[in-house]
Amino acid sequence: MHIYCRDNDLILEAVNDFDIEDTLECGQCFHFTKLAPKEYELLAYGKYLHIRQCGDKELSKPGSFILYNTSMEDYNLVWKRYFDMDTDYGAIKENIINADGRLKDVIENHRGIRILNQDFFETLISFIISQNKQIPHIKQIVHMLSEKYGEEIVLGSGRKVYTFPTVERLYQVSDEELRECKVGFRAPYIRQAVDKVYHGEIKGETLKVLSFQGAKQSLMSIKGVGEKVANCVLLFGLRFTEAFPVDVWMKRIMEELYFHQDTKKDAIEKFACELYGTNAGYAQQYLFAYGREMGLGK
DNA sequence: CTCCAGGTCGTTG
DNA sequence: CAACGACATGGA
Repeated sequence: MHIYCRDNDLILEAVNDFDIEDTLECGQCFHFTKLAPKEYELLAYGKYLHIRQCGDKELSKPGSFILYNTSMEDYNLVWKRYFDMDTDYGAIKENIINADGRLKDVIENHRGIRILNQDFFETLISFIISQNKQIPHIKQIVHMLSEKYGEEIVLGSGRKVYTFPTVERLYQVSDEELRECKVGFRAPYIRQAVDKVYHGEIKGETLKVLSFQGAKQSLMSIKGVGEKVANCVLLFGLRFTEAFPVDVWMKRIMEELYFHQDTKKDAIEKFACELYGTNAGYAQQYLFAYGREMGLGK
């Protein structure tokens, strides 16, 4: 990979295994907007980023990217880790294909998927919201919460964007106010999660050094956090790559690919964890892309 | 108008 | 412990 500044922008060239669209649109994060094909704006860790992927239509070629108005410092401080630039996806893919050769084509077609390193608190709240909602709705609610309770960032154009609220700010927000953001019956769930994080009963740094099961158990002590949401937070917010969240999509996909009959979610999760091991989370992302490609959305 | 969405909870067999 | 309806909200 090659990296340099041009005017106020940062240029990344010859980046392997990274496609901004595949990565953002695979359901792991919600605080972004598509501006054009392969061009997005997103907010994370209190920062705004406008990123465009250039040229290289051929998926087999490494991509190049413009990070508009971004300093090398911000890249090293935030985006490098956010986009998981230090992980060798080649080795992971090889390992998954070894577990099941049928995934080779899917992985080839979506070789640009990466698992982001997202903020723990934002991930927790976002996936509590996600239950029984469609992705566009989830995004809408995350944006609404940010506009109301996040930090304002004024862009060069004068337009204002908003970061995801801090736990300190959300702690001040009432049940009623949350419902104004259309979270519905999830309001008390969110409030309990905020409460536990605010008081230090649940802490990302602490969960990260626990065992997978220990961290999951801790997360599931929050009312409104079940098996699936916990797995999403473990995978996307705490980087337990052995987590394999099973939702309605994954259920359909795994039944189609492996079971050929109605199968319980926990049986699917167990099967996937045994098959893919510590790369189960990565496999889940490729499988999700596969499901979308196959139109398995019922 | 009905049905269902990246689920989870509380209540019944 | 497996099954089932409720839960807010909005779009198909």
